[in-house]
Amino acid sequence: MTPQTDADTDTDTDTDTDTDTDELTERPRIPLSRRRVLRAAVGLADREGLDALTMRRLAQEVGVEAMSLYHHVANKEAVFDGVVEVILGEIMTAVDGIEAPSPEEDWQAALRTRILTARKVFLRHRWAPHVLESRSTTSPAVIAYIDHVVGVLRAGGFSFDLAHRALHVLGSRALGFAQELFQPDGAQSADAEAAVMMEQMADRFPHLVGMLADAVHDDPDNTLGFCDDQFEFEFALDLILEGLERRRAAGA
Amino acid sequence: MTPQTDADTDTDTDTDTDTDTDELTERPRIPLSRRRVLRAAVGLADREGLDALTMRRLAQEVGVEAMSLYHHVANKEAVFDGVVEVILGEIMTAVDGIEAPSPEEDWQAALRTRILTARKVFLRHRWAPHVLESRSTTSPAVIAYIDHVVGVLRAGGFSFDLAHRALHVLGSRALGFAQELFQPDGAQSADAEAAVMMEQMADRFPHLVGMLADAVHDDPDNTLGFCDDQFEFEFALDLILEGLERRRAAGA
DNA sequence: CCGGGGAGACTTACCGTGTACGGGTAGAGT
DNA sequence: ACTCTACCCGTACACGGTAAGTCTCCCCGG
Repeated sequence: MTPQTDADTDTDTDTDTDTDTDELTERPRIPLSRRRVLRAAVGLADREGLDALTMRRLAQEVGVEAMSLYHHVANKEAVFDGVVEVILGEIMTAVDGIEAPSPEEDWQAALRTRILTARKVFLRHRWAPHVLESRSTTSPAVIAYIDHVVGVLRAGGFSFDLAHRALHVLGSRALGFAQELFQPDGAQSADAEAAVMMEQMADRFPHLVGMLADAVHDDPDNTLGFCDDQFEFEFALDLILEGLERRRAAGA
Repeated sequence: MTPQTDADTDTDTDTDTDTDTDELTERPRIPLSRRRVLRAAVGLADREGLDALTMRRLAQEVGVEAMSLYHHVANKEAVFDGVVEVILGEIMTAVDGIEAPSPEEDWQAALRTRILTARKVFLRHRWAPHVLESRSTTSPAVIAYIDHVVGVLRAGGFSFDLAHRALHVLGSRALGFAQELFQPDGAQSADAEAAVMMEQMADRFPHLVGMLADAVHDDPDNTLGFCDDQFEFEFALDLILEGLERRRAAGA
């Protein structure tokens, strides 16, 4: 597939520091750059979810017909790729904006801070992890970020080999998110219903029900949405960082 | 709703591979059950990728018109749900089929064996992780498997709280896979090209290029497909298990 | 033995999606 | 002013999921 309709002129050359994208009044002819399209895509996904991100809808968002978008992006895949770029850009600026301990003296704290900062960006764009994982993701933006992480590890005394391994252990957490299996439970909140269901499931899933009951005991409010919150994320992250540090100290 | 064909109990072991390309001869009305549909879906995805799994294509696969499928599955989402069921079923039977150390005496070995067994199933169905993560995934099959894992942890002496936490740390690894960022590189294999590219990227991504060079040094063949192989998976898994054990021993 | 019921398959059709194609239009350069 | 060209629009198509209605057997009660 992919008929590769690459007829579009390559005049774009991204990394343009868009000076001013003013949204003027009904004045005709605002050039509608690639950047504006991608930014609109992010906004649309934020506001109405990833499914709403369709070419026609996106065009309407920037006040244009669908086909006009194709002068700025090759196809929808390219939109997703561009969106990833935008998100990664957000992460990069966020990470640059903080001051963290220098990796040389405390790589764990340095990496931890960076990852948690990146995570904040994803919390603003809940759909982004899905998009990111759907990409083959050898996009330059991702590469750059990963390079950054490897840099921190190296500064902390990691061999290349162990750094590589560390990336795998961190998985998507290296980027600041972890795709959780139970994420979007949401609805279940009626206490009575939950109790009934628990009773029904008790024989089929005894361990889970026990665990759930225990969790409820600790945190009466958050019945099923008790997953993937900040605490869990940090617990996992710390466990991993600690394990890596042990390997590092043992290794070279 | 809930067309549940819970009567699972089907040992897979199909070796079906019926190449029913085009049987024009009149057939004696094979009933076309939901199970047949789902199995065909899995086979189709295995053979031609997840994108090929469309209702019309699937119908053609079982020798039927698209709309006829709707007598056995509610809609396409239900197909995906059912496919997840099938895969999880495969995992369950695979896990039941092995004998592992009892969790009471060595929970790490027990869990490790189970997870690696589950992983083998996913290696047969590369698309399955994507589907699994795309689901809201409160499907009974997944629940049952997770319950199983929690059971192992509990038998190993985990508190409910720590078991819950362990699930988060394991993430999708608990199910036997980890969505890796670089997964489907594939194409890049021309050595010369790779070298050129590395040179180009050397200034932009110094750490990554260094790491890559190091990895190539160790394993001259596998230039970029050096990710997410068995070794990496086990390294990460062991690191996590070790960290969990430490927490457990410290806790209760 | 027959005729009706009904489950399961087929046909048709609708709408929404991504996108190929060709024609229009504004603004700049000569 | 007139072309040139970058940009944009409208139309159209193929393909996706699926709602509704129709057909075709097989089974079963009379």
